[in-house]
Amino acid sequence: MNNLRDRRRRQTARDIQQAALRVVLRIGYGAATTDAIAAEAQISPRTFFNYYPNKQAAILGQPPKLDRDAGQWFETSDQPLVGDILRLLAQMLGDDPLDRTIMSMIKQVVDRTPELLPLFRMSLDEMTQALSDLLLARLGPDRTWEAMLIAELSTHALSNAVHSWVADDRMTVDCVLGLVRQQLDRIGALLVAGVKSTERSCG
Amino acid sequence: MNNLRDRRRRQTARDIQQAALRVVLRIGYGAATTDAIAAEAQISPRTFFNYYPNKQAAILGQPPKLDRDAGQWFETSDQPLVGDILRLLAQMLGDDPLDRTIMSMIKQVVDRTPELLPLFRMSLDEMTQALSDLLLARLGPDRTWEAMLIAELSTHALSNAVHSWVADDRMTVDCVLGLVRQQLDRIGALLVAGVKSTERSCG
DNA sequence: CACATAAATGCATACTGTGCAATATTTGCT
DNA sequence: AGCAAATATTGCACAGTATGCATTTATGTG
Repeated sequence: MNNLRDRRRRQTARDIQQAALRVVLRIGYGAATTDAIAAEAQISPRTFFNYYPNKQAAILGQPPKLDRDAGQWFETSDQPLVGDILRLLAQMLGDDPLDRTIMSMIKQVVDRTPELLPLFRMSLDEMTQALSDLLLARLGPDRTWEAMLIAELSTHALSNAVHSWVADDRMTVDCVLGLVRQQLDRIGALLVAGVKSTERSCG
Repeated sequence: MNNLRDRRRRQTARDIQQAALRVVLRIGYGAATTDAIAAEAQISPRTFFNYYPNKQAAILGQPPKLDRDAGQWFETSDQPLVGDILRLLAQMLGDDPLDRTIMSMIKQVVDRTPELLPLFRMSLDEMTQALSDLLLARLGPDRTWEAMLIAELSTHALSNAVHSWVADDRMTVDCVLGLVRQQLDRIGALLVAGVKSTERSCG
């Protein structure tokens, strides 16, 4: 079976990530060389690059993945959109629960090293893309931009909510999703305030 | 006056950017070394890094800047939010008009090199941050997340609209803003569809 | 013109990331 | 257990990225 090897591989990936986080928190991102991280993880410098393409990837590890196939129901649902998005996110977080310790360390690193913030944002991109694809299938091809924007919005709202979750031990996953809903609802309210209708002039 | 020197400096920065875009479009992003770009721009390899901190920055040049000070009116306006955001963006595009040729080349590069797409996204971040600050001042400190999300949404919608503008010579800046409004309005409509009210459970 | 300032350059150097080949380890199978 | 195939780890060489520092060159000012 591949299973055993795969488990070891994932464990090593996690080990390297934690080593990277430890070293970076100890001496700072700039000073943390890949060699130092490899030493901390007790692997050869070369092996480091067998697991992660670069230092940043090692810090982030692999972000949770939204399974496109497991979201077939989403495309044809006639329930309210926001509720369905929340169900998708719940599904994803259930499949691949976040590790509060790791997330907390990542947050510390990003806080100390603001130039890494965009990187952290980027790590959401795979999820954003998957969600965007599902939304596109649901909304239709003439709503490509809207699908992308709502996907962005949803993943960023999730990111915000996860930030709160990291900072508060008592918070449950349900609360995270509640926060996401709250944000999306408020955004909707802000956007429609005072709007009559959209007239298109060109394009 | 510094003014003359400054103009030369900005011109050199533009020259280097165009050289970078030419080289990258000719031989691809991966194969385009900083040395080759410096040669194309007829400067020494070392000088390249006096102008841009890295290759990516040279390709993007400096993205348009949203002047926080010029947006004081925004914070206290009682007009509809979306309309005010559009006025801000119009102001910004008026101050610092985009170059269609450059944008078109950037688009070609990003199309050929998908791994650069996040980079392009990042280049919007400064604008997003400025807009987010203005929104925060307007919405109040208890709407921090909403301010960030609406800022994201607006700049991404702008990015989408600019994509269309690049592809269509006849499109004017007004049309770009019209597209932004259209997207924001539609997002609002999608988000509020079927929503009764937000009940908060925790946090 | 001569001086002060800023820009451009050359050189040395640390670090990143990749390809390749050699070695070691694990796995499936008998 | 023992063998062969697959997979993982490692060392080495090397191209490229980026920075610091000292030096040279160009430019604007009086």
